[in-house]
Amino acid sequence: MNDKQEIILDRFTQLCKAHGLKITPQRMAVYNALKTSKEHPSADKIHKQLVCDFPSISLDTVNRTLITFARIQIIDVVEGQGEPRRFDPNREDHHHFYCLSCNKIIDFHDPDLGQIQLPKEITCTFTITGKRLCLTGYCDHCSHQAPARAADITK
Amino acid sequence: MNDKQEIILDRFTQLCKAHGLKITPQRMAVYNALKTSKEHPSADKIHKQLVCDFPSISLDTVNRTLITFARIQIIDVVEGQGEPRRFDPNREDHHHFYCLSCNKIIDFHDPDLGQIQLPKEITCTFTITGKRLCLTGYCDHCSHQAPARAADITK
DNA sequence: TTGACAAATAAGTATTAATCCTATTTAATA
DNA sequence: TATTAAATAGGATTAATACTTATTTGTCAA
Repeated sequence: MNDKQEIILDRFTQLCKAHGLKITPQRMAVYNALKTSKEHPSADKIHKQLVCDFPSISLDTVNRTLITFARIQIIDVVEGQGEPRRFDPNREDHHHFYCLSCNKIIDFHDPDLGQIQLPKEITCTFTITGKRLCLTGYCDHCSHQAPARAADITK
Repeated sequence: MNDKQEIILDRFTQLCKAHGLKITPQRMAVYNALKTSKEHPSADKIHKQLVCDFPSISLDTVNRTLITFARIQIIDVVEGQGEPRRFDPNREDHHHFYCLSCNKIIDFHDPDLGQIQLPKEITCTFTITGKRLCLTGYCDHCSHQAPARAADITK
């Protein structure tokens, strides 16, 4: 384990204690798997990945754990289009591009977008906890394959 | 039926023909139910609503029809957090606020947000078909009820 | 107007995601 | 090391979505 990972796990331990959560091997494994992921995996995907090293871990535990992590706000749930729920390890301010063909989600950053002023009738009426620009379309790979095809949301 | 509805249905007919879709009573009913909805209903909700006047209509047909409409881009699928897929009758440029407690989705408009400049590395690489600001938080009603509670994504 | 044909539907079935239930195990604390 | 509440595994359940097939129905051309 390198220094960076150690710091991440230290922080994880702190956060769990702060929220009265026990540090279990399952939770460590789920947290580590998501945090080192470069994607936006579903509970099932994380489970499939973990089962090799941790044969007894159940899907329910993985799913429950991810939801718990989202509740204490150390990870996020990704906005989707009705497909299985997916999770985001990255809690920094960022935005999402969704490929409607291959379902990939690509993060992007933009300093200008952080400065967006919201309408007063929104900020005064509601409590805002998250703000994200969501783009849909076709990634470079898929727009070459099917330039004129409309979104097939079932794929 | 008033003039406005007639115009809407005329346009619906045109769009179906343009995409080689047959005009069926079921499609008319689904389209009308969604377009007159002030919410962002799921397939199940639309089906429950229609079944009173149209007892034989099946949930599968409602769901399939809504997905077809989204494919030809006369309605939209709403970005959600892993709950059942929901649909949006409103294809005008607008943005969404999600209440994490009561699950309500509230539309809002903002002329400034339409002017958002996207980073070049995004617009050059991908084909963008949709752009939306997604806010999460607690609506006026729910933030009064539970001001300090973190998101419970299972509710 | 009618007949032919492709498309759409209903209803039942299958699949998948998500959650619940309960006996057992385990981390935390004294 | 013993106690206790929390967490887990694994099976069962529920709910959403998609598939399959026989039947019905719009559409279009004759």
